[in-house]
Amino acid sequence: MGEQARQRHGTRQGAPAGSAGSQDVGAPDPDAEVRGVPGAAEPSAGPGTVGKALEVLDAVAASPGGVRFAELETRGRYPKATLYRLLQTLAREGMVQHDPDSGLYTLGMRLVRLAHVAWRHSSLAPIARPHLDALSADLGQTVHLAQLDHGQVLYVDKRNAAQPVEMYSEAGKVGPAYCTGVGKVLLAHVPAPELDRLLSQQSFHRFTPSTLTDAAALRAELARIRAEGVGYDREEHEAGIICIAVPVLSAQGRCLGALSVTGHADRMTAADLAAFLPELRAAAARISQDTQAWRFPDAPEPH
Amino acid sequence: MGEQARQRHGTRQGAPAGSAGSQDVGAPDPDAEVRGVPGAAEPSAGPGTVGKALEVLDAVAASPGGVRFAELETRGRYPKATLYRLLQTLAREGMVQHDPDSGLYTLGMRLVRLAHVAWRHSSLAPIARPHLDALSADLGQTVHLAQLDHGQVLYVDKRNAAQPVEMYSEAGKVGPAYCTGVGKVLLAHVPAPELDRLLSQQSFHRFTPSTLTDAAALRAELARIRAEGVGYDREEHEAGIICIAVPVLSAQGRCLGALSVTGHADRMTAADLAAFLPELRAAAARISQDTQAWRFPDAPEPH
DNA sequence: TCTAGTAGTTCCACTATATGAAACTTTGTT
DNA sequence: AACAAAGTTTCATATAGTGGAACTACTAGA
Repeated sequence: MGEQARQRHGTRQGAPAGSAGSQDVGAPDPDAEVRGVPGAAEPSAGPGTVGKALEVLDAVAASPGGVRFAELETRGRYPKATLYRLLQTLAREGMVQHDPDSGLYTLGMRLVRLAHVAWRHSSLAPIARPHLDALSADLGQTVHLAQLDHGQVLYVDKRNAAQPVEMYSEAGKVGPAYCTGVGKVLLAHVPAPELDRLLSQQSFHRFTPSTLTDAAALRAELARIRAEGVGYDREEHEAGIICIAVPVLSAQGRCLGALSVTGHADRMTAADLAAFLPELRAAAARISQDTQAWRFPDAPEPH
Repeated sequence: MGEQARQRHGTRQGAPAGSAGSQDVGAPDPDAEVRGVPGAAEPSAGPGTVGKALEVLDAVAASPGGVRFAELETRGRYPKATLYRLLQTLAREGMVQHDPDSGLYTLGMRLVRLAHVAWRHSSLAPIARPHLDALSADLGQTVHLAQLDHGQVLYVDKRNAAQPVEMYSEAGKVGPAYCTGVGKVLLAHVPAPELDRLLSQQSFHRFTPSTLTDAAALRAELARIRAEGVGYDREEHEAGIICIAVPVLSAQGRCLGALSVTGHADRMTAADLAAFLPELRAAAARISQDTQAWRFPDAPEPH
C-alpha cells in the first residue's frame, strides 16, 4: 500500500454538523503524523489542489443551510483569491451550487449522482438490505449498518423498530467512532499502522460519564473487541442508549462493516442485548456470504 | 507539451447502457464559458487539476463494479503517472476506495456522507416529500421530482404508484434531458447563454421514433413549454411511457426543479395525463411555497 | 448626494505543483 | 527461468495554481 510518507496537513476539518447532535468537534489534530516510511526525510507535501478543493467542499457541507463567501473566508485558511477560485471550480464542476440571489453556496447535485452509484455499488447496504429487514423484524429492534469513513462512523443503512423506512435521511449520517458500538468494532479491525492515524483524529469528546476519553482506554477496549468479536456501547455516546455490535467480515477476514442492535437503557440491559448475539452474528455472516456471491454484479440499471 | 488539455467532461454517465455508440462524444465544444465579460476571447481554460480529478471520479463511477487501473488508463486520456497520482489523491481523500486485494477502484464513502448533506439541504426533495406523497396517493400514479445536473436530469425523489418507497435506488439516478418530460421542462427554464452550452452536451440519441434528435427541434419544443408551462414526453425516451411535467418555480421565477406524472401509453392518453394538470400545478405551487417558508432550518436568514 | 465600509471579483508576477516519458518493481503466466 | 503485463517511482520541466493588492458593486450612515 502506498505509504503516506507525507504529512497531511491537519486537514479534515472536523464536524460535519451532525443534525442529531452527534457532533465531533474540532480535534485540533496534532499534525504529528505517524512516520510511515522509515529513513525518508519528510517530503513535506501539501494537500495538493484537489485536497484543498475537497476541504472547501467539506466546509460547505458543514453549513447545511448554505454559506456566504465571507463566512468560508474566515473559517478556512485560504486567502481570498484562492478560495474564490476553488469555489468557482467546484461550482463549475457541479460539486457546489451558488445561488446568485442569496449568494449562498450549497452542495451540488453532482454529489447526489455520484453517491447514488457509491451507495449502490461500493457500500454494503444494497446487499445487506434484506438481512437488515429480517433482523429488525425478527428482533423487533432498531438495527444499524455502518462503515468507516475518515475515522468516523458512516451509517449506510438503518431499520427503525417500527417506523417506515426513511432512507436518505439515515444513510450518509455520520457519528463518532470512539464511542459507538459500530464505531469501536470498525476501529478494532483496522490494521495497526492506520489505526494510529485514525485514533489521532478522534475528538474524544465526553458525551456521557461513560465515554472513553483517551486513546489508551480505547485501545484496550478495541483489543477486547477484537478478541471477543463483539462491541458494546454502554451509554457512551448518548445517555439512555445502549447497543451491541458485531463486524461483518469478508472471507479474507477484512472488516467490511459493522452491524448493531440498539436499545433503550431503561428498557433493556446489556445482557438483554447480548441475548441477540446469535441472530446478530448470523445476519452478519449472511451478509458476508452474499458479498462474495454478489462480487461485482456490474448490473445495468433497472429501469 | 501536453496540449491535449482541453476536452472537458467526456465520461458523463452512460445513458441506458448499450446505446454507447453515440454518446455525447466529441463535440469540439466551443466551451463558451460565460465569463461575464462580453466579447472577450476565451482564454481556453483547461479543466484544471480538480476538474481532472473529478473526471477520473466520474470514470470510476461509470464502472459500478469497480475498475482496474489499466482499465482507466485506456479509457481516460491521461498518462499513466498522472492518472496514478490522481487516483492516489482521490483515494487518500476518501473519494474512491482501492481494494488492495482485487486492485479495484470503487467510489468512496465520503461521497455518501457529502451527498447526504447535499440531498437534505440543497435539493428540493426533503421539502417536496409530503407533497409527493400526497400527489401520488391522490392521483394513484407514479410521480417524479427532478433537478438539472450538468445537462442531465437527476431524479431527486420518486413515488411509485403502489410500491413501497425505495429511496436511494431512485434518488440520484440520472437520465437524458432532451427526451424526458422533466428534462425538457428544466431545460426550458435555463437562461439562454447557458442553454447553448447544455444543448451542445445533449447526445440526441434516438431512443424511439418520437425522440427529438436535434437541437433545433428541441428549441422549438422548449419555447412551447416555456409559453405553456407544461412539458410532455410522448414516448420519446421509452416506448409505451408517456408523461406530463411542470416546473417548480421559485418566487423569483427561477426554476428549482420539475415535477411529473408518468403513465403507460397503452392505458392512458396524453389527454388523460393532461387532466392531472391542476393537481400537478397545485403540488408544484405548494412545494414552491414551502421552499420560501423553509428558509433552511439551521441557517441564519440571509440579508 | 457623498463618503465609508463591506462583500465579491479580477489582475498578474511568481513559483509551487502537477506533469509525463521513461526507468523500475512487482505480480502473474508460459 | 524467462517473459509480459500491471503497477509504482523518479525527475527535469513548465503548466497551473497562488495570493497580495487593486478594482468593482453594493449597502449603510452622515
